Formats: sequence, C-alpha cells, structure tokens
Amino acid sequence: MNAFARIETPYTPVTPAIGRGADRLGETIGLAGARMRLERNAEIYGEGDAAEFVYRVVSGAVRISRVLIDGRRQIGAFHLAGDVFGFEPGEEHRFSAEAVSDCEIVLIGRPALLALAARDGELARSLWEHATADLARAHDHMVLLGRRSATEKVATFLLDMAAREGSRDRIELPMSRYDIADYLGLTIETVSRTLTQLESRRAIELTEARRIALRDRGALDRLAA
Amino acid sequence: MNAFARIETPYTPVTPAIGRGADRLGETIGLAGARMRLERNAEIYGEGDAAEFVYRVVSGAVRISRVLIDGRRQIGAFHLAGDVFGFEPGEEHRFSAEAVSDCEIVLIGRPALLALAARDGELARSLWEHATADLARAHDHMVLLGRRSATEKVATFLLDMAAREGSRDRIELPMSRYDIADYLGLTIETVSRTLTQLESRRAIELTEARRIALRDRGALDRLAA
DNA sequence: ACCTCCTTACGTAGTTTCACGGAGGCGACC
DNA sequence: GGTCGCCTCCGTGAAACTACGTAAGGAGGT
Repeated sequence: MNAFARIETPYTPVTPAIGRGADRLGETIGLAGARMRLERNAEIYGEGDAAEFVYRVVSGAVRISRVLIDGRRQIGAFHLAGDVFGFEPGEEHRFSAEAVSDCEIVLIGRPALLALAARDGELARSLWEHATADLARAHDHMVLLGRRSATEKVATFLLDMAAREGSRDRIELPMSRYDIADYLGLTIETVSRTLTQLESRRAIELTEARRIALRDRGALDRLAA
Repeated sequence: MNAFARIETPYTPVTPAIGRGADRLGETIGLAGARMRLERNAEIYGEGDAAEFVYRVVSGAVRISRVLIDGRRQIGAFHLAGDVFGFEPGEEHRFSAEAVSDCEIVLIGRPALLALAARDGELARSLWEHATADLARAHDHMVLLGRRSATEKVATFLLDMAAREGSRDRIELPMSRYDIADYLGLTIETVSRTLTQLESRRAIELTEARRIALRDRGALDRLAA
C-alpha cells in the first residue's frame, strides 16, 4: 500500500446489495474487516505483492490490471460497490488493484478468512460461489476481447455498466477513457470514436464525457447480441 | 498507453493446483466419480444445460467454448489430463464443453460434491483453490487476448502447451488450427502464417502440423515476455 | 495558465477476408 | 489390394478493412 491509503475505524454494515440471496462472504468481510479510504489512483496491491487480504468495495470503483514491460495494459475487471476481490490461488498477487475513483473498501486477512471458512461451511461455499462467479464473468469477457468488434465491445460495456449501476437509462462512469480502452482491449481514440458514432446513430447521448444516456436500448442490445 | 507505472512482467504460466501438493478435489472426483469415454468432438455439455456435474480429465483434451449467433467462436480454456472443469456459479452452464480429441473423463454430481465439501474443510478449500487458479489463468488469458500481437499470442501458446505437457522441447498438439485460432482470438490463416514465420526465424520446427519442436526457447520467451 | 482528459482527423499497419491449392484419411467400388 | 472421389485440415497469396499511431485541438477543473 502507499501514501494514499490510511486505515480507519472498524466498519458498520452498509448495503449488502450483491446478486440474489445472502452474500455470506460479503457480510463476513463487512463485519470482521477493517475499513480503508482510498484516493483516486491509489494502489491497493501490486503485482508480486503477498496476497495477504481479501477485499470488498464499499463505495467507489476498483480496477484489476496488469501492465506489460512496454506499457501496454490490460484491465481484467472493474469492481463496484459490493464486489469482493483479491482472490489468489498462490501466495502472490498476479495483477495489481487500484482505486478508479476515490473509494472505500474493507479488508480481511486471508488466513483469518480461510480459518473461518474451515469451520463455517456456508462461508466456504460462498467463497466458492464468488470465485466461480468471477470466473464466469472472466469467460464472458474473453469472448468480448477475442471475438467482438470495437462497436460491439463498447455497446456491451455500456449495457453491463447500466445493469451494474441499477439498470436506469442513465449511467455515470467512474473510469476514464484510458481505463475503458484497457478493459476492452482498444485504444482511447477508438473508444472515443465509437461513442460518438453510437451517439450519431441515436443509440446513446453523451451529456458529459462520463455521463451517458442510453436512448435506444434495443439498438445497443442488437449490437451486443 | 497509460501514464502510470511500468512494471516488469516476465511471462510465467499459472501453475496448476495439481502438481504442487495434494489435489483433494481431483482425488475426490477420481475416487467417487463415474468414468466416461468420449469421441473427438463429442459434446460434454452445452450452453444452457443444467450444471449437474463437475468433471476431471483423465486423458485427452477438452475445450470450453461459446459460439455467437453469427458463428464466431471463442474458446475460453483447454483442459488437459488432471484438470478439473465444469464450475458454474448458477444452475446453468454458460459455455459448452467438447472433447478436442478422443478422451476419458470422470464426473461427480454437483450436489454430491458440495455436500461432501460441506463436511470436509479440506475439500472445500481445494474447490476454492481450483476456482481461483482457473480465475488467474483466465486473467492471464485476457491480457493475451486484449493486448498481444498475433506473434506473441502464438509464442505464448506454444510455451504454455509445452509447460503443460511436461516442458520437453517437443510438443504434440491435440487440437486443430481452428481451435488454436479460436482460443487466441485469431483466424486459422493468421495462426498458420505465424507458425511458418516462427519456423523461418528458427524459433520452432514444424515436423508435422501438430508436432512442433521448440528450437529456440529464448526467442519464444522474448516474444512472450 | 496549466494540467488532465477527451475528441477528431488522417495516414498506416496488422489482421482478416477471399480465393485457391495441397496433403492425408476414409469409404466405396472395381 | 488398389484406385477414385470426397472430406477435413492446413498452408499461402493478394486485396480489403478494422483498429491503431500520430498529431493537434477543445473542454473542464484547479
């Protein structure tokens, strides 16, 4: 961790807000974890760091990414409020995690969490469910990265963000064009061009750069199909 | 690309959970599961099928894929002998699984497996470790799909297959050029051209189409870096 | 006034698309 | 047993196209 981060008082449960049904893992981290406040672009952990904690986003957004020697970057996932991240099979983080916006997270020690899970079958199962849900999401994203055009990528991204923000027709992106591009395997220019192209097709409306209205969901759905 | 950190990232494949230490999940499926023999291209499960089982490859190879309405296909993973697959967060499979070559698998009912895990902490932990290992592998693959050139993709693929087959300098591919292309997010033509280009650079030698000798690992490592 | 982030324009490069030819396996039929 | 035809899989060339690289300028915040 770095200078942006500082540990705060223990946490009081907020909105569980994950998927359908109880989220035992999320609740456990929320109850037993320590709370932290992070500034935009603060590093939560880096590649190669020891995987000591498991984290949950309370507010804001987090990106999981890897940077290649020549600077190319791939973002593997964005995590929004309620999401749990930091799972690792080994002792080291293979990606880094950074705050996309100012945000708040809670964290719990990995050994402590696994010890709890060893005695609590429901928690163990919740751990597995979270991991497999992430895996399914990762597989979906691979299809996007490997086989979709720029337009399809952007349309899918917008629909996904809308669904995760509560499915209204107006979304508020916490991340920059850089982040979007590196998430979709594109350049910022292509993302920008594609967004204006979607706007000229009347599929969306760009109120501000990070505030987008979905004017024609049908059109977006067709592109993302 | 991005203005933030430039970290050195040498390529290291995700070490399968099998191999280092006990593989409680693999053992459990092997002992309690039913055995099945499959012909090449046989479907193990399809998209939308109920996720009733968890599987382990005994011999041969399996591909996990999704096909889009227009025929584009993305292969999310290849599973070789010893690998476990079929994890799903929900009740349905989101991808389909097919035999790449004639192969043998064992399978165990998901409810039975989860019931065992509820009483066996070590098994529950093994389930989580398998899922997170798959997740790490998926993240690595996203970098490949989103940010690597054709040459880098093919070189990385060859090194990965070599490592998984036992790291000799001679690999035997179970899959067609189609499968490789759909795994790497390329076309078969590009895969083919890239392989001949690697051969003319003396990095590999194509004995037969599916039998490849790694002549210059250093060169491949540099491409995959 | 400067910085960061975003948009737009234009030429280019890498990958795909299309088209064709070859190699090898398999069944049918002589 | 050999030959023919058919099929799948693999390789290669030329043209087309998508997304990229480069560059320049605008918008908004501090």
